[in-house]
Amino acid sequence: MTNIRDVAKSAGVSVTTVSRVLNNHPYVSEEKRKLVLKAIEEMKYHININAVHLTKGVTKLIGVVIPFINHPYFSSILDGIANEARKNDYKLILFQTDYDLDKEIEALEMLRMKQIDSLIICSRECKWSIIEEYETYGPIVVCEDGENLGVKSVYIDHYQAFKTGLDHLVNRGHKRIGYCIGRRTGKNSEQREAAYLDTLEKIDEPVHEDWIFDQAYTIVDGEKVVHRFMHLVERPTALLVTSDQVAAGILMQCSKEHIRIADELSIISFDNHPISEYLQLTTIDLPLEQMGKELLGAVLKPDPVRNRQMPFRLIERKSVKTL
Amino acid sequence: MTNIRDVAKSAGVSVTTVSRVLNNHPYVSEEKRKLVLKAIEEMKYHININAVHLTKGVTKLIGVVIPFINHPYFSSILDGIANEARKNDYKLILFQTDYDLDKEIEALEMLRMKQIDSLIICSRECKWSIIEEYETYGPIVVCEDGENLGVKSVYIDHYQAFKTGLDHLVNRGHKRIGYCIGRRTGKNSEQREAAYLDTLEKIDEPVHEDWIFDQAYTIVDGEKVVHRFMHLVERPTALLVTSDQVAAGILMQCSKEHIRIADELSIISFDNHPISEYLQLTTIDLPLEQMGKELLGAVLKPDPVRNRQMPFRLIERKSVKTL
DNA sequence: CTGTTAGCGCGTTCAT
DNA sequence: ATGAACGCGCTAACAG
Repeated sequence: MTNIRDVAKSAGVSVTTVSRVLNNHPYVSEEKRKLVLKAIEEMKYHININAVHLTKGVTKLIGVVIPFINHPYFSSILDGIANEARKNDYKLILFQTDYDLDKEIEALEMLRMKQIDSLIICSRECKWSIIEEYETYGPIVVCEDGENLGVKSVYIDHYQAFKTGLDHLVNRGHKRIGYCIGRRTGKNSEQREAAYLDTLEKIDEPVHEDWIFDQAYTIVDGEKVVHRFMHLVERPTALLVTSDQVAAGILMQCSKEHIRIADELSIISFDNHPISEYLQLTTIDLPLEQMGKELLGAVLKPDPVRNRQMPFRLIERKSVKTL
Repeated sequence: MTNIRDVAKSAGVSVTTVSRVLNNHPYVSEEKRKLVLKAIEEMKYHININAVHLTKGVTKLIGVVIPFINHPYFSSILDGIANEARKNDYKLILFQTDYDLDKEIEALEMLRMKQIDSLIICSRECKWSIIEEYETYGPIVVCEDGENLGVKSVYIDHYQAFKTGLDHLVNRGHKRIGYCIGRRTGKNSEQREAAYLDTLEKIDEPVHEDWIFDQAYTIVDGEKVVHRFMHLVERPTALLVTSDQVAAGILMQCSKEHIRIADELSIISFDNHPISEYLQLTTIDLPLEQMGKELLGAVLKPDPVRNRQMPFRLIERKSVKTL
């Protein structure tokens, strides 16, 4: 493999000069620059970026910890991150965790070993204290309320977002409300459950454990939800659904089962992806791509703002009936 | 930053010995090993992986060139790649191209600069000759028929897959057949178009340019397809749809417009994702995850097989009517 | 403007 | 079983 020294020799200059033209430094005479360029061309020289990484202690690589990539919620965030990364000339290295703690630690370790300059954690499994510890090795930003701990965060207040949906339903006269969610565990899920329980308490309604439908990730999962819904002795009049996709599945299955959306079952979904407009779903818009963009921004800039909350807003369409 | 030399000093051994325990080499006395481990612990030493990369000339990183990540076709492949990568202790670095040639070249350059050990190209834009040229820098495998050129490939024969769908339709008495596709350009699309044209010619049917619906990527795009379909003076009796998602969208919109699937419009989709079973779509199963797995395998093993074709199969369900 | 030289942190002969 | 010394390819003082 031909290296910078070979080029220098062949061009009759020093390695420094070669390095300078390689990095577009000033203070190189046009004459020598041409000489070097010619040598590079002739010898088919190409820089070894690992040596650069070692020398500079930086890789221009950012790690992204993400549970899945084939879920619209996360792939939207990832899209936002990826686009912004490209703009800033960073590349992404993926740590798909399936919510596995070990995979997350692995990513943290890569930060420590300087394979990546910084780390974006889209879904946290490990303790805050662990993250704080690793922060000495490079910037870390978590997509979850940092709660004014040391860790930087860019996040959506899922408690308030959920509450907004709940309140909308309550204001429309609904009292019998259930919800669909991916998993019951994890910070975001807990926040949503808290909002749910708080609201029920406020309107003095009992909790129906069987009105909480979990394992709802995809459009196909909507089918199961509707099946379970139909077998209920007591049915809710409204459902909060944490993804437009699942809501779409519910709509489709309801149509098959002749359950009239809004009339018999009101739906508020989340994300405001194109499909929700198509289906005229009342939904809560979550600025996912934007959040991805800001996650990357946060990891890059030595911004003093540690906890950045993203806005959300309810978009009224036609899936909620006023009782 | 504490390095291997510091540890060696502190443990009272040579750097070589430290390196040995780091890499689990034999020929280190248990006594010294303990000493080293203790020093590592105390000094909070951690290896700098970039130095390892430089020395070894290898990074355990594989690049993946992919146009989008939020499209089921590609995210399925990516999933397959990612799972297999994890098993083999490789990490992935993503090059999302949006079909942009420059981004693809960028990935190729990373191979040349040894930032990645090998490269998987899920969708090729650049010339075969360019890829062959870069192959000197590391293994490359393309997810497209390599046509016995120098480049390794793992792919689906989209001509035959499309033909299989077409023949099924023809055998069921259909003659007026159209199709939906993401884009008209690109190798895969050209193959499908060729299969389409060949079939029409065989059954002596004219080509209706307006029976070819492009820009169909997502479930929402199904709406536009149906709109265009409805405004047709002459309508096809069947549609081949290159993704289950788009087919799902078509089904939904047809339901709204009271167009009866199968009876008025037969559909064959591709991929066999869960939604196709849910909707009872006749579809052509494409082993996407498996292909991802084999793409990674191909890039790792010095396998002599250069062109590996993946199988596919038609799954009959209820979206095709026999005329 | 240009070159010399000392690292960056680690792996690896090759003696011992 | 162990260590000295060199090399990986490049950058960045520093000197000129």
